[in-house]
Amino acid sequence: MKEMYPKKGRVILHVDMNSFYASVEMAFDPSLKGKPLAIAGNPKERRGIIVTCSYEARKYGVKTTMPIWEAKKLCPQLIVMSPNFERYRAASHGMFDILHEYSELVEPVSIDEGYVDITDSYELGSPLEIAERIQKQILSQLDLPCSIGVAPNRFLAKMASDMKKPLGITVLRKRDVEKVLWPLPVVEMHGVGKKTAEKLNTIDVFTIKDLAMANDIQLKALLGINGLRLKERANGIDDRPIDPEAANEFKSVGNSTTLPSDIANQHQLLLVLESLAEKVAARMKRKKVMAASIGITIRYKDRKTITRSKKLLNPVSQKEEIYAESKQLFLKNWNGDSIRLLGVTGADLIEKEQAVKQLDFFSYEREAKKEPLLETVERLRLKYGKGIIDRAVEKAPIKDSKENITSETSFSKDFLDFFSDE
DNA sequence: TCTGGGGTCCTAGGACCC
DNA sequence: TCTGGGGTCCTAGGACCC
Repeated sequence: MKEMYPKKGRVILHVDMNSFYASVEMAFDPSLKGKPLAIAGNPKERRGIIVTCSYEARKYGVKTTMPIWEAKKLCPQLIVMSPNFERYRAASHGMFDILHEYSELVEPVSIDEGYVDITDSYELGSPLEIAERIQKQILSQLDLPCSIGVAPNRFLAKMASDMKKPLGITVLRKRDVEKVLWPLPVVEMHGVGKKTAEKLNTIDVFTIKDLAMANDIQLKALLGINGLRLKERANGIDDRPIDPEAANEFKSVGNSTTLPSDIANQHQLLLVLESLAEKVAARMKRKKVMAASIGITIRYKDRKTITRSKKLLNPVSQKEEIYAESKQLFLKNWNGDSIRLLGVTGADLIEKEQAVKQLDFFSYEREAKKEPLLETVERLRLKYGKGIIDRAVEKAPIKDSKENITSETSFSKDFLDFFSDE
């Protein structure tokens, strides 16, 4: 349902974890603290890039998306690790758990950031006090730093959380917009990237103030409906509600991979496609959805990228079906050139409506390993980190001591989902 | 020795229908 | 006797974000 009236007098927080993957690794292994650390996709293979890096690494000029070899050149002592997504998902869950203690209206945006509507949480303190408590709690319980923006809407909260890092809290009221936001280059705005900024420059819009005062007709001609929306934001206006359901309604599941070298051999390419289809099928299965359309991505060695997709008569979920559709699309559209990247995506997802019995996380883990309960707890602590598992144990229906955990002990579906992907 | 992998939303053109 | 106008669905690509 669309909001019929703009909400008034809201208080929105945007919580943004600081260099999240690197911080999680440091919380997990404190000997990494204070060192230049980078998390990179396939650090062993060529073409690996920096996904996140610690503030110590940033001092040397190391940045996100930089190729590893370049980062090493800037900072030879850089520690490069591969990502541990399970660990990050567990930490992320711990973080959102804490946010839920302050309001039911929590909307995750990604693994490391989310919005909280604390309009009705006034009995917990002033907005600034709540932000401070959240930041302290995330730091003390999870050993993770975050920055928080406090504002009357999403856009301003997002812009605010970006202003002080790490461990910052920034209040951005509507009356601050002229002084704080307007002088910034328009490309600094959330939602305005390089291309849009270049387009805006052609109509003499260079700062956020220029955008706020730009001509509606010109904006609409240049950027369509999005131009008018951006202008509203530049004026500090944003009525989008915080929607706790938004994150559950994912719309596609895809896997892609950059090949170790550019390949033009059909047999090899089909093997890659098959393994991608298998991964997509596995993830769809865990998320209990079927796909009513299948798409592929081909990136050639000159980086030219095409996508091809097809709507199906019947939704699919088996890896054989997904592979068969992908293969058809591939053979029909591949021009024979060397390929750098292949991807398979399932979209138009449909819920598989079998009410699946809620798995008990611990007994599931125990069954897999056939071990005594306390060993399971110890093992999970090592795997995910002590803080995360102890929080989970604390939240279990049977409380007080870990001796009381039984095979009946269960956790929320969300919690399980975080651990069950991949 | 160059640029990963996971997504979302929007637009534009063609097919098709009334 | 020469071509209206509105609407939806599908596909491909672009822009953006983390």
